[in-house]
Amino acid sequence: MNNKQALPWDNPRFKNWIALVRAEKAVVRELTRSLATLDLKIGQLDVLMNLYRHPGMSQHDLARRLLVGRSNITMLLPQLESQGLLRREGDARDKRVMRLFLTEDGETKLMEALKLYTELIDRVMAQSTPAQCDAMGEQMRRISEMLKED
Amino acid sequence: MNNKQALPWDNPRFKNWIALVRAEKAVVRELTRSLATLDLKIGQLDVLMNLYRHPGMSQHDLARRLLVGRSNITMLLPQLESQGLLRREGDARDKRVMRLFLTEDGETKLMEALKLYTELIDRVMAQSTPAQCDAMGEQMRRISEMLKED
DNA sequence: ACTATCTTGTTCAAACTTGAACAAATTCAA
DNA sequence: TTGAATTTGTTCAAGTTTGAACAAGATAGT
Repeated sequence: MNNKQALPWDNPRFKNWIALVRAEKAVVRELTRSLATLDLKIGQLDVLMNLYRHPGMSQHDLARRLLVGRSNITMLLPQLESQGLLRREGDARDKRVMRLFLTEDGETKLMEALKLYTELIDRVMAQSTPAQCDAMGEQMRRISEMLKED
Repeated sequence: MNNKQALPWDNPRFKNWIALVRAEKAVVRELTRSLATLDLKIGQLDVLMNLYRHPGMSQHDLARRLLVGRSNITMLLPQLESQGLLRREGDARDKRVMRLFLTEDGETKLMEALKLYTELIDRVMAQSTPAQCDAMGEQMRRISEMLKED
């Protein structure tokens, strides 16, 4: 019975990937709850994190990095701007592009959020040895590299 | 300069987790495109997959397994039902619960979708040795176990 | 049996995401 | 320089996701 040839669940690659998806979802859930204490959504945190590392990014570049549409960014920014977490400056050379920067408050909020985030990840990743963790990270970077589109 | 003590990005666990999130997002993106040829969304595929493995599941249990709200399931089912991919039967003992089953068409559609899914995952996981892949899967299962709530 | 408490699924409004269509600015070729 | 093509950000409508409030049904204690 159940004579389907080679069900995907018998495929280790598939099975392991499903495990990854479920774990990621669980962590996102947990993080969402945690960030709620700061009145911050994950999408907003993604923006803050990227602006911290790449000040002056354009909305277009930000959208590409976050793998979301440009309109998503357009809708996301006013929230953060009105909270005083970031500011937008028109580019002098190219009047189409808006350069994005964290404010002091934005940086402060980011640090608070990162504290919660790293606490969660440290807890979650304590389940693996540093070597396993690094190996996993390497696999993930190879995947991203492979699917990169331009 | 940049004298912030211990930025999260210097933390291997954090850095590797971020890599995972980005890779997962990229794969989801790719899968979404792929499934569009079958006129199927990922959320719908999740439902079909779970019903295949657990026929007769209630909506409540399905929601818990998928880590979404019950209302999400309520909104999701009519689409699949009107496409004839699943059927709902009221439970005889408990008139509140609806038991969910795949139809023949639902199973067919599922198999088509799984073919695309496994092709993608095989491609993506070919970047790692079987041992690495298994080790990653084990880490993920430990994480899910750890965050399981009840 | 009777009430209080839980559980299951639905409804509804708010928030979020997406892609197509658009306007303004830039680039490039002739 | 002119005009076509491209790029950037916005707008809008449609589709999704969420949680709170709700109704019907089940459960347990008395």
